Amino acid sequence: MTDTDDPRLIATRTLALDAALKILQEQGVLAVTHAAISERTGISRSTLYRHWPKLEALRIAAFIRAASAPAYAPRTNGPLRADLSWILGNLMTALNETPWGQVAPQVIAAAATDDQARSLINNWIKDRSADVEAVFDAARARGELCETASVPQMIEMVIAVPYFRKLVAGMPLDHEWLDRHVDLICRLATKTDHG
Amino acid sequence: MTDTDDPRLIATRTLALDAALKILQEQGVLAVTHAAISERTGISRSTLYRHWPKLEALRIAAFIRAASAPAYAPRTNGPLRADLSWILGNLMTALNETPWGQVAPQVIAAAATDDQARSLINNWIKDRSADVEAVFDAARARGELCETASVPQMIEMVIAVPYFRKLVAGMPLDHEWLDRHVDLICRLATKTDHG
DNA sequence: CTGAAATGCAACAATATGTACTATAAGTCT
DNA sequence: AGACTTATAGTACATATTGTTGCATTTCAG
Repeated sequence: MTDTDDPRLIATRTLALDAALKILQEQGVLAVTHAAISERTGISRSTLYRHWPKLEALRIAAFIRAASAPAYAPRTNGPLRADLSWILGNLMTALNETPWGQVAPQVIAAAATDDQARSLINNWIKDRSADVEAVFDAARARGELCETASVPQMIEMVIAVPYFRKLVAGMPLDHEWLDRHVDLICRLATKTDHG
Repeated sequence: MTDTDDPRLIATRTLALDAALKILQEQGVLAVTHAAISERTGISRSTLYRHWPKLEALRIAAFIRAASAPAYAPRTNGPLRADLSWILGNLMTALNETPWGQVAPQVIAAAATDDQARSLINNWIKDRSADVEAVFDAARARGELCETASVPQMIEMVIAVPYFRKLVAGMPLDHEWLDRHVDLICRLATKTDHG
């Protein structure tokens, strides 16, 4: 039920969205236009309009392209500290070094008025949350978790803090920060530790 | 050194920015234009251009208008739990019920390419952080804080979680959430509590 | 090889953004 | 109150952005 797989279509869309992604990172969403992509790629403006008849559609396509990060499997072998370090390291890398780190704030802003943008964000959060939940579930199964710890609350904290620090406050996410954050979560979640 | 205080200037600017703020909340930053405000207020387009010669300037002015929240003094009489409830209640109200809650994501997105937007965000964070810091400092002076607790880390957590929950995830900030969040922070920060 | 489909190009239309000029209304100052 | 100054409304105009259309050319699939 997919459309044709004419190589011309594929080539055009790939080239165009690659360029759109670069523009998105370098100059922001407002700079993503048919004309700008045409100039950068050599694809004619009318062809781009045939693929994405409206500017909104083009920008959403660029957002989707930016959101397609490589999936990584969470490790859950334990102990909790190691699993958390691994998953937070991946999150850190995603925010620091993939297009999503630059683009997410723009998608979030767009989400206020655009359903597709909203669902991109929701999916991103759902995926990250599921990974972190797997880590905590495994820790609970191993008996590492203290009973009073609320897993949804932990998940929120694991994800919200790096997000805020990097994308809102514009502060660095480095290994020193990561270690401190993992320490904090472990202190909250495990039974053995209490300073 | 202020310009004139001609009541016409004041009236125009007030009317225009009030309208801009409403448009910003209802339709997003892209809908904030001289034409839209003119239509809504009856102020002529040329007058609006005299006040804000560029579209960017108009939108930043709308952002600033949205960011001007009433200041509230943090209470620091203790105990920590009560002070945190108070300050987080205020933050919750700000995010739930003032324009800033709708507008902040757009300012954050704009901050990537606009210095004035960036500094609005930085000031917002600085002000909130200072309030929360005052609370923790007072708690430490009263001897309520455990020694291992890092105040900057606490501050980050106090602010980042509600921000993320409301503005990114689009989930509600209610009293039930507030109580759980305050519990968590207290568990981390104080010496007496451990499961 | 041939028909179907995608592309490139150019012209055009509509809207958004910004400027210039003039007449009128409203404020200020004595 | 009267004279001077300043802000506003209205119009026309200039330019860039956004989107459409028709046609010749190129590329693909059978």
